Amino acid sequence: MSDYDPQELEARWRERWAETGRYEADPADAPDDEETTFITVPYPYPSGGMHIGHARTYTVPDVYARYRRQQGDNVLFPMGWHVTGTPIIGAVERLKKGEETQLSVLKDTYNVPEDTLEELETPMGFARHFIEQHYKQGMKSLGLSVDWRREFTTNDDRYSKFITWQYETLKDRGLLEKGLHPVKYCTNERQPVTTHDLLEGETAEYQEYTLVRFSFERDGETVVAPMATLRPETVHGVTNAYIDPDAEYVVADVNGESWFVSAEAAEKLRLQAYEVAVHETVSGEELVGARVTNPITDDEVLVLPASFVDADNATGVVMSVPAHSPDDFVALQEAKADTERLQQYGIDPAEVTAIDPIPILEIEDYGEIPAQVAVESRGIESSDDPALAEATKELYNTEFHSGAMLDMYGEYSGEIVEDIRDQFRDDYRDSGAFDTMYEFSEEVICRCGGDVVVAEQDTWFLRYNDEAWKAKTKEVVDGMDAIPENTRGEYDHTIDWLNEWPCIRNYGLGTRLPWDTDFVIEPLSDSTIYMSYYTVAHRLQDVPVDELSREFFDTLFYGAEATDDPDERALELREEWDYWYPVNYRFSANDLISNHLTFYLFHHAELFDQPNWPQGIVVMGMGLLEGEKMSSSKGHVVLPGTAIEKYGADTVRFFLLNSAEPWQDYDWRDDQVESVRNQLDRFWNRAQELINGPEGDEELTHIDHWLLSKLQDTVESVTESMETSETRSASQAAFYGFEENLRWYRRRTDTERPGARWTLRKVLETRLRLLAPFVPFMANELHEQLTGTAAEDAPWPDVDESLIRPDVELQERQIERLTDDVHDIVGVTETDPDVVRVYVAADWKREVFDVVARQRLAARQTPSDDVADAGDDVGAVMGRVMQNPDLREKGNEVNQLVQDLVDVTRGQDDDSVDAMAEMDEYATYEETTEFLAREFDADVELYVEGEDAYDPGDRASAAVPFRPAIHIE
RNA sequence: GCGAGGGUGGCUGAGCUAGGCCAAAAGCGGCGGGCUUAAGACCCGCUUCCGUAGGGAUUCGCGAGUUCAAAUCUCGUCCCUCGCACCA
Repeated sequence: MSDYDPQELEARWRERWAETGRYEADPADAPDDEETTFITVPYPYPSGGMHIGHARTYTVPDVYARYRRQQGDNVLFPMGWHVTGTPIIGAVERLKKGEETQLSVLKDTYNVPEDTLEELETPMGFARHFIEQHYKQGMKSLGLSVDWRREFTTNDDRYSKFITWQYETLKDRGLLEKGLHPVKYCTNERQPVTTHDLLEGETAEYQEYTLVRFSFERDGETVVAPMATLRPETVHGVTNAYIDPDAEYVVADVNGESWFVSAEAAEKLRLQAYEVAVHETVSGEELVGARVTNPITDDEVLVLPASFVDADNATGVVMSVPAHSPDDFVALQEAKADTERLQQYGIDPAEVTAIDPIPILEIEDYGEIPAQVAVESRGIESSDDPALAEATKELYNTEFHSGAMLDMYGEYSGEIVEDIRDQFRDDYRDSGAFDTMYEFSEEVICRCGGDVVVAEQDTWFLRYNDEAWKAKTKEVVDGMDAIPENTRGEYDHTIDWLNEWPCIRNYGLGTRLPWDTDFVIEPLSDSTIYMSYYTVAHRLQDVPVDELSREFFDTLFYGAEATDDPDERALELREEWDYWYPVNYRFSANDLISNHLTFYLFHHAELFDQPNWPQGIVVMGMGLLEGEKMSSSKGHVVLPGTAIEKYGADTVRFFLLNSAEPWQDYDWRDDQVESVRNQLDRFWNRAQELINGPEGDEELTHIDHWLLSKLQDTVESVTESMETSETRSASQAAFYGFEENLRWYRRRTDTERPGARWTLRKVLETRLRLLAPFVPFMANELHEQLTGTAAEDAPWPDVDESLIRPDVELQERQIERLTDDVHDIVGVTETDPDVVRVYVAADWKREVFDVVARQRLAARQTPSDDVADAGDDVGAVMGRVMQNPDLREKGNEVNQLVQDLVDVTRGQDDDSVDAMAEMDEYATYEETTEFLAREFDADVELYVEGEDAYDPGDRASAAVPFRPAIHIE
């Protein structure tokens, strides 16, 4: 008998799998494509090493793959490498610059040897290192059943040909369009930057300001003073405007008109695709005291000086809506009070005093002037009051969700702001009264130290806002399996919400935009249909790159009719594509629903026919390490290699799959992993005993039938869980759940008995097959030792109906109950009994039970809305019982008993009640006395209540059917 | 703000979709006992409170409701986590 040595046995199996190409899947293995399973995971992005958090992402699908194989499917589980975009390039640059944290991540966290660092100084060298030394090695160590012949990187020439085909096709179908799009732009480096390039403001959001085109006369010319606002619908409530008198403004030619904006704003507008030529630089003071005309109402309003206006935000000119903005309300009050300042700017204070707030919408509990109520109810008296910001936030919020527009809004009157804001803005933008400008919600600074602003750049984007495309994608969602089911709504929501998506970048690895090679197709856009590429990747190597034309892929994916002169090789490949597709399940991370996974659905909906649409997606949660987020820069990671060395791959796998369901977050805790290892050790040792011990023979007793019956339960529930990728429930049931049964079994019987031997070996064999997807190394090894074949080559167990024994299970439940009861009594009384007396209920009590059971049966056959209630109807039972004169005599005693028995059967299913009706209690306990005697080291005496039972404790009368009375002394 | 998911006994975490067998699985931790030269290994039992008879009391964020019956259903409320775009 050998000890459990995972390192040795796992190495042996890895070698065997590699040598025999065990997981290389070909159509020839099983020509009927009804029995194929094709599963994918997002290909890893090797911009760093693999840690234990990644390990589960790839192990969950492996478990499913192994399960389907045992179910008889030909299973394809491929792997590739995503290198598109900038992260790898960025990592290489940081390495070349000798950046400290980067060096530490590489050397300390991922153990890159000093003399290897140089190899990492090219992007693909960097990627190659982590692919080979980390991901691939980690995956092989974990025992992932991947078909390695099909791997590729997204920077490969052939892959690029494939992406080229995809984007040319999309362009032809009108789903790719050129246009302007807001991007983050560093004013120092004069180029677009990504979130990773930022020093500050990583969480900044784009805010779309509406510019309300107020205007005034200047030197006989009409000049536009665009007021920036996030609440365009308040335009009827404008009473005045504010400008910073001390800031620098310009008069500029903007798209052929004259505009008055802050100097910063002119630059931003230029970046946002306005034609801007600055004519004149002026002080903000120039506009103070001027009257500007509201383009919607034609009202003229006064421009007041205000130091709170930020010239570096939007246009530097703002409109004032004192009725609905607490800020504006307070500002106006302060302006009115400071007559001296007004006079200094040549403004008649009386004119300002005359300004009254103009209400434009109505909300409950806020009176006529909501801003006034908001300010005064909080006792705010000055613009310095911190409560003002809170008042503003709350009022804006309330107005947005429940503010109803007043009469001056014509067709919009009575409508809620939330419902009409966008429409209102669009209408006036179309009519020329409004313009648009983008601004960040907070300050954004580049790593180079430069200011980052919103720029609009000419770009190509995918038209995810196309209604027909959205509709088709929703059909994909409707037809697929979303696991867990509650994610389905998220896909629909994302489809609704998704807008145009810029799909190119200025630099990075990947595929060039075919018709404009200055640009690269970005990572989320070159990873939408690559699952189809796996089906032919290995065989595509035989076709010269140059010959992978548009027509080639058209033939491959759309058939011989798609082109005039179909390529024979493409037609051959098409057969394999056809064989594997569609993807049965894609396993991915839950935060990818809002982009990658939904893109995946979009592109499949468009490019492939319905039979090739995704069949299912399983979404996964993320991993924590000792309760904290993993972080490679902090070195807070566990590498798979380290963990496998310490515990063995099976332990690592089992922990990852058993600690939480795939879609739940899980926490890698050393003590828990350690404990899993101990459990596997124990399992191994027990198995060894059985394998090396006598085979026994099939002379089965009651308890053997019980265990085999329980085994069928387990097979059924494990299978059910596997079907929906519930790896936790499945492994829990197959492993821990069944251990519970074994514990009881060992207590109940002599396991050296030949029948027990036979039973335990049978149970072991079945469990090894159930566990093979989870702990393939150990399960295969033990199964082979036991039967001569590996578990993965044995079929998945079926439920054997003939072994399901409800009667035996019920009897065993009663025995356990009786044992527990005796234990309870021993515990409470703190006695060590010499004798245990058990009294089975008298026959007449059993008759009453039969009436209860019959009543249940009768109720079941009577269609009724509340079958359960009718079956438990105490009155009906009493009626029947009282028809028996012998029972009627017992009066109250019977009444109480019926109550008790109805309680006993309530909540039991019909089969259980049937089994109870059939059960012979006395006989059951009679066979148990020996066990009880052993269990309590006492004499056990069994009596029937009455019938001259020896009853020194006067307890026999307490007996109830299925609840025998007990006396110990 | 918008969208999604949660709050269960010392911790992790089932159960809650089909209310009753739920004082509430399992693992960890803790306690006691056994095995052993010994052990972080293994085996058995206990681990809300009360109780010298298998029982009772109070629990599943908080408050209210529906019901014979609620961790499970309804409403309200507080709190937490995640995603929100050009970033893989």
